[in-house]
Amino acid sequence: MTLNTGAGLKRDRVRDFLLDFVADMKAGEAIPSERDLCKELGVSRPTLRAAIDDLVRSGVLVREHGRGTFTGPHRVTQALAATPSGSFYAPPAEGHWLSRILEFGAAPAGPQLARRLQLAPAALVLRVVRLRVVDDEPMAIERLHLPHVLVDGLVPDDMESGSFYRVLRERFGVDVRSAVQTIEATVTDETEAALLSVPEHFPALMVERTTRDVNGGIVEFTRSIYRGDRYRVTSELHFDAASG
Amino acid sequence: MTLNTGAGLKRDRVRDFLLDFVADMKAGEAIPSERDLCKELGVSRPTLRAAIDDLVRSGVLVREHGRGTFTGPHRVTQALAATPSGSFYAPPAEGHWLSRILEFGAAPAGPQLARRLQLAPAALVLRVVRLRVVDDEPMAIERLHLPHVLVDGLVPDDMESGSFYRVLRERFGVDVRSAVQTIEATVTDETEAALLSVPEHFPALMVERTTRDVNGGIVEFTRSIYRGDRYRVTSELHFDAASG
DNA sequence: CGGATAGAGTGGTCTTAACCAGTTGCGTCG
DNA sequence: CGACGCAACTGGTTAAGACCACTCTATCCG
Repeated sequence: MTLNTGAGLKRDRVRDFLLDFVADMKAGEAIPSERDLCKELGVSRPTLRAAIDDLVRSGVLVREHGRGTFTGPHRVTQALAATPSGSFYAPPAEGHWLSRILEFGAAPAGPQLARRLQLAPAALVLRVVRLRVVDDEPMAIERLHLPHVLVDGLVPDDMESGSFYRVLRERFGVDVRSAVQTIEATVTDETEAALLSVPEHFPALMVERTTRDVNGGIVEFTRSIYRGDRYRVTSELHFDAASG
Repeated sequence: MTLNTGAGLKRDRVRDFLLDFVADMKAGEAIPSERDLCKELGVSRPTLRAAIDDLVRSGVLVREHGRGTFTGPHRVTQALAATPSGSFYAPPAEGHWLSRILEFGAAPAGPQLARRLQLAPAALVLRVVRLRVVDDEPMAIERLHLPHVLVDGLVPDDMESGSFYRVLRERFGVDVRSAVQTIEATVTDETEAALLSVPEHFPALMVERTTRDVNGGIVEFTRSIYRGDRYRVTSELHFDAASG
């Protein structure tokens, strides 16, 4: 029971180890105490705690003062706050994420998409449908639409791994700045259910996101379906003194 | 230039100090180096960094490795639709809102609620269940739980109209500051369906919210069910230049 | 037998002290 | 005069340990 000796931050290696460790545990089960884990893994407690902090923030683990640390309900949590590092698609709950590209191609926008992207209806739009998979389990279907002029030369490989936003910035000079996102409840239709390996009419979240670059131009319009049993959105609200 | 000697976690006092310090700075201005601030404030660097971490997470500060730490680009980092006027339940559509109180009474917290509210299990908790109605159409079921000591004297009328948060502030001196909210997809159960006038297994959003006052004390834990066809959550995300 | 209590174990916070890794600017050498 | 490179910053990571606060349990006393 030791850490991979691979590269990367020790704290990340600890976190990955814990993810593996937790993978085949039931929800709500206790993990070893922090002090035990330190000895076992040969790391200091601050390092271990930093790793656990990540997993608590992402909902994988739940701490209870004086009792122990437990596996969370089996859910992936997406923080709405823009993460300082990594793309904000990237759910903080780690595990091995990848994308299966189901569709990739350009076509005229048509009336609805044209309005969403603020383009002419005849303008070309790149449409990408991808299945997001964690540890071989389908989690979400994303349907992305981008003005084709912005991303001429983009290939499916660019979306398979890594941060799509970084590709946008480094290869296409598109600097994503802000997004407006709406979330609503829905249930899966037949094709969605099949792709996500759940029954039809299964609870799901539909997330629509419109993303803008630094100049306020629309970069993408995305409509996604997330499995309701595996996904959860967390946000932190702050009120100023005057708010009711 | 010292910390308030008040109670509370040192890291929180440092964070509050920094908030004051940053308040009248221009965007993008540098704050003193971490080591200088440690000396100045008489705290260790991990503690200082923990405080800065909070402010970076909320967008107030931006770190740049090797250069320094700077005030964030956008002064207001409103996480989610916490509307400037009115409570952040903020009805999506206009119309005439009111609440039908279904349940109103105090009882011991019990183990789960005690943990959520950080109370003793025997402590009294005010439980309020209300149906939110717009134009005679049921929209949501809210189940609120508040520490009874905070709101002794609250009557159902207080929750029928107007902003509950204003009542809390003006009548009970409870100053709501922040909330953490999670949203997930679900479907209505039998009783929920009946109350909301929708079929059973109808798409719905379950929203759990933990609200804290200015001192970090927990004010309420609320679990609500929103009709999926009538409700939608909108949030606005902002990215700094370095985000992937 | 029941309740109070002490102890052991848990996570929570904070300190001191290194060293690593980028960035910048100034001094020196070509 | 210009370019290189070192030194002195900056933040980033990790360590080891102390002490606090909370929870649970087992023991002791009424």
